[in-house]
Amino acid sequence: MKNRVNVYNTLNQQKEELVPLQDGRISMYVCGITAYDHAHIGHARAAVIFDVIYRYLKYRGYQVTYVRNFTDVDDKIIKRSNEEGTSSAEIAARYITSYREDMKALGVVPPDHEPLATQHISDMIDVIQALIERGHAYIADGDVYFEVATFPEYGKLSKKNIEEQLAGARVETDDRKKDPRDFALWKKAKPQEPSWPSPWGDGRPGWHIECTAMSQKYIGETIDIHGGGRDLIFPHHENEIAQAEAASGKSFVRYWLHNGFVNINHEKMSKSLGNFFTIKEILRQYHPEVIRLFLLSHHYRSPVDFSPESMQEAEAGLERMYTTVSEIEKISGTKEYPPVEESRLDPAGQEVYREVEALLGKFEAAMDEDFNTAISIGHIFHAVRALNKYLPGLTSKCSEPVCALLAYARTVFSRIGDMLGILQVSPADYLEMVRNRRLSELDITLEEIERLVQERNQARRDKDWARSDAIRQDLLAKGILLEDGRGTTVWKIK
RNA sequence: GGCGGCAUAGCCAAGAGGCUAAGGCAGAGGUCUGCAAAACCUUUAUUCCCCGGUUCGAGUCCGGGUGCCGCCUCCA
Repeated sequence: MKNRVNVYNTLNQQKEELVPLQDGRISMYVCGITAYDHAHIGHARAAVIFDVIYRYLKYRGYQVTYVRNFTDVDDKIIKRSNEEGTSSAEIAARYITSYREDMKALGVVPPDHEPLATQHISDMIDVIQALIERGHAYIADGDVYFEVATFPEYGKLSKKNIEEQLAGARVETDDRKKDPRDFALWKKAKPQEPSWPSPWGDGRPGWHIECTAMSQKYIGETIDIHGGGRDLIFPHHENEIAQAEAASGKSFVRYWLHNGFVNINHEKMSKSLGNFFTIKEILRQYHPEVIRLFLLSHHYRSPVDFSPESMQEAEAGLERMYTTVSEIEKISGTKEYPPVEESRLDPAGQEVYREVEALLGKFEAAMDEDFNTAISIGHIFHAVRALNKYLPGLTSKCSEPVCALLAYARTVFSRIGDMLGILQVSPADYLEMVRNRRLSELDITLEEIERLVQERNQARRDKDWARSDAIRQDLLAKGILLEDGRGTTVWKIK
């Protein structure tokens, strides 16, 4: 294999070489959603980031097993089901469906396994049983708690010492717990709540145990990559480590990866602040690839600010890429060509060839450094510029070596696009889609535009510049921008 | 209060000891154009929040300060 892949590991707070447990195979477990409401742009960020990591690792030749769970039993789901007078299973099913719709729309490829907590109750019971047997958990009136004091390494991920752990848990009132830090593995059934039989009586699992049980089932006792949002570091992932390592006696996760938040005005999105955007809302306004490009234009660990301005920036960037690919296709079509023969190209062509040839390597180098998609996108723009410089000098029908070069450029763009999940549709379709969407917001029809453009072209042939400019002004006032070029006039929505 | 993170051009954003500090948007000048637009070319941070220190050499490491954010309760 080529260069090594380095990842930032939250556990050691530094970048490390990614060395999987088994050569050539990587296991990934990413915490999914709690299905009690529609997913928001923050969920989209986590999904898209790990989607790209998944795609990239596969591209690098690893055999990847990717698991992303659904939490379908939980306080919030129960609360919602009681409010609506329906079952928590129905609430969960509804929002799992919603999430899957969103993921499909965003082009997030399905993980290899998407387990549901409620379908793994017996696996969780087994883990809890093992923890009790090993003296790491205790039963208290139908509840089962993990005894944090029996796991001295508790706090190693979130870097909390024992005083802080206690300070944080201070608000805890209910106490069948031996120690305020102890957390529930199993919760005794209450009326109006879903429950399952267990050796300790009817009840339901605590939140953290599902990831431990399901990751063990689908991956094994040690996972290579465990991911999720920063907010899961404590307590969720800290507790997962405690449960899993106490139960198995083995190291649970080799590399912990955590993505940053999506902010609104530099503040974390939250329902209480009302600064909350669902994926569905945003999809009504922007093409899914615009959302992906926006998210991937920032390093995954940094916070990103969601704003109309930054979305428009992403939209402009994507359009720039598609426009270039479109121009390439106008000249070379979409056929395959034999490999580029550099010696048959003129110096300008050779320069473009070297640029395109370097692109994939630079892309990989960026991705190898903790999946730096932001820098990889910078490299794409670099190549776009090289192509934009080269293309206008070509005639509309390319010679064979030039066609081969353009086809090669298409291949490289599409390969990179496949990893980032952008440039997945034909450029003509994309540009038309954008145009139609914007057109529907304007007070003018396609026919009207075409008619005025024809009329103006006649005026231009007659050198009636006054008339020509008047029509252009007129259309501009209605939001239509005309561009004369290549013997034809094209129009765009401003 | 404790812990963690961030601070780079008008804006967004890479950069984890050493070639001229990526890239995008916006701005300025130019090429092209009947004039425009688009595209392209040139240009826009002698300097990376401030003060010290380590080093032959520091946005990059260390100490202190300032500001912003997050976690400590459910959270991607």
